[in-house]
Amino acid sequence: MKSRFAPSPTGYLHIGGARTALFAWAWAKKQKGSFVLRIEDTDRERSTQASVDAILDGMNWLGLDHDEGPFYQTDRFDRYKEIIQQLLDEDKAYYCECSKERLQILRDELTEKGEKAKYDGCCRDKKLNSGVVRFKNHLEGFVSFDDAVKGLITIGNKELDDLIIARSDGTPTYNLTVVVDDHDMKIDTVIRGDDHINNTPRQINLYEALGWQLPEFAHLPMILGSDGARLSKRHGAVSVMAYRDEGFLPEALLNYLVRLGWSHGDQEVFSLVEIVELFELKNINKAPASFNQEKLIWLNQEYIKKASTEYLIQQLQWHLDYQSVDISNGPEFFRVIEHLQERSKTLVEMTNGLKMFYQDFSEFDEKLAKKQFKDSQPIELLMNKLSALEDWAANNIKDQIKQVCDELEIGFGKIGQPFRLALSGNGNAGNIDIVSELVGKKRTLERLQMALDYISQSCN
RNA sequence: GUCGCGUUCGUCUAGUCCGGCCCAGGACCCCAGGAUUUCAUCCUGGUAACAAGAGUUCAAAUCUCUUACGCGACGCCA
Repeated sequence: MKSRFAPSPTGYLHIGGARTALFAWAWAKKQKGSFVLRIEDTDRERSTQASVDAILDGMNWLGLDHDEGPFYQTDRFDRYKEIIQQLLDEDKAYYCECSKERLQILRDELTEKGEKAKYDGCCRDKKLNSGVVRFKNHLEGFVSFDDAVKGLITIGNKELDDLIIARSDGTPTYNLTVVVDDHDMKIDTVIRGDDHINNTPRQINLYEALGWQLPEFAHLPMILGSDGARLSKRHGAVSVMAYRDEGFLPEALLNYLVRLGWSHGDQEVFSLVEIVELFELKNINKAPASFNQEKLIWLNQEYIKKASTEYLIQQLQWHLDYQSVDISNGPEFFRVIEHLQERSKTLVEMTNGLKMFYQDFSEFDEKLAKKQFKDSQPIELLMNKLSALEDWAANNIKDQIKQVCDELEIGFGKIGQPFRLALSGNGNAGNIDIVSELVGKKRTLERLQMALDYISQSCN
């Protein structure tokens, strides 16, 4: 068994493409088959090396490894030429010299008449020998195929026209190259977006004209944006790598994507191993699905909570580099990660949360500071006690805070909140005693002093 | 416009093949309580859907038909 992912390199790997790749990958892995990566770059105008690299990067980040390829269609032009010539020789294709202008006028006329815009077969029997090459489609009859997700689909040949299989410069077009490649590469399961359903009957006719055996088709419904329109840039990030940048774990994205259009009962969380084990084409939904970032965030958080600190540290590296955070001057990194793990939805959030342990800051959040930094007495007392503390450990720090509460007869909030703000600068911190321990004695005292300075300044 | 595909809570979905166990279950979000040293986490509870109509049947989310709406395709793009 063999499946493939065949993107055209005209941009980055987007969410929809990634899901198609994931499904094709999962199905191949489940069958212990082979997963082929093929770059469909026959459009020389729009294909770029940068896009090829971006797609490879995306696949790599997601961990969707291919067993064969990547193959490039531009490397196979001789083979396509051979097939085109064969079709020409067998009178199954013909040259057409109709100008683009004539074609456009034809389309406009037909559309105006309320008919389907299709080529009228003008050059069909002219026996020309230059121009584009068109495939001779059947004029009558129907094409039927049993789609693995959509079921039986039937389209009349009357709806199809004589499609162009070679441009006037001799280069082959999509419908020809997919058929030749899928056949030559022995792809037996074609998994792709359902925007290709309309192409399928044409391709089937091509398969038959060449006397080749048909693969099984599985057409995946589209992914829509929150407004029900096809997912596009205006819905926010659509590039897979943008999700890495925003702090998502690849397995969380994969898990989210696999549940978009596929399900296994009520199960929501799937490890990669489970995806491969449980995946079934027949459980794919026929209806399109809307992308919902909230649920992705939830899943991401679940994965962060369950991840090992080693893994998080590894995944965090990119974000540390990106934000130029130096973790050499501060507490042991894994302890900070453990502390942040329970309270971070994304790696970006985590990166922001860990800065307070390694970087000094010069200003407090203004709103919070106004609210929390009013009374200097508790802070001064705490500072005195803490500076005398020799064993800088969370438990001991906690005791000192308690003593401050007892001595001044105040509640925990009166000192806890200002302390939290002093330590973090923005109020975002977990258990105050642990945070303080991790921040370290020197920095803790410096920050408390900063808080006192703030109070004395705002009093004047 | 023509053809194709689709339609269960706001969103992702279970159930649809083989009609009764579904006055429709789970998850995200949201809301209300509880626990907690902010946040986060955790626990308990709640709101909320079978697109509409007709038919078949003792019985329909499930079968049939019609309508509506949405999406896709209609390139010398893939």
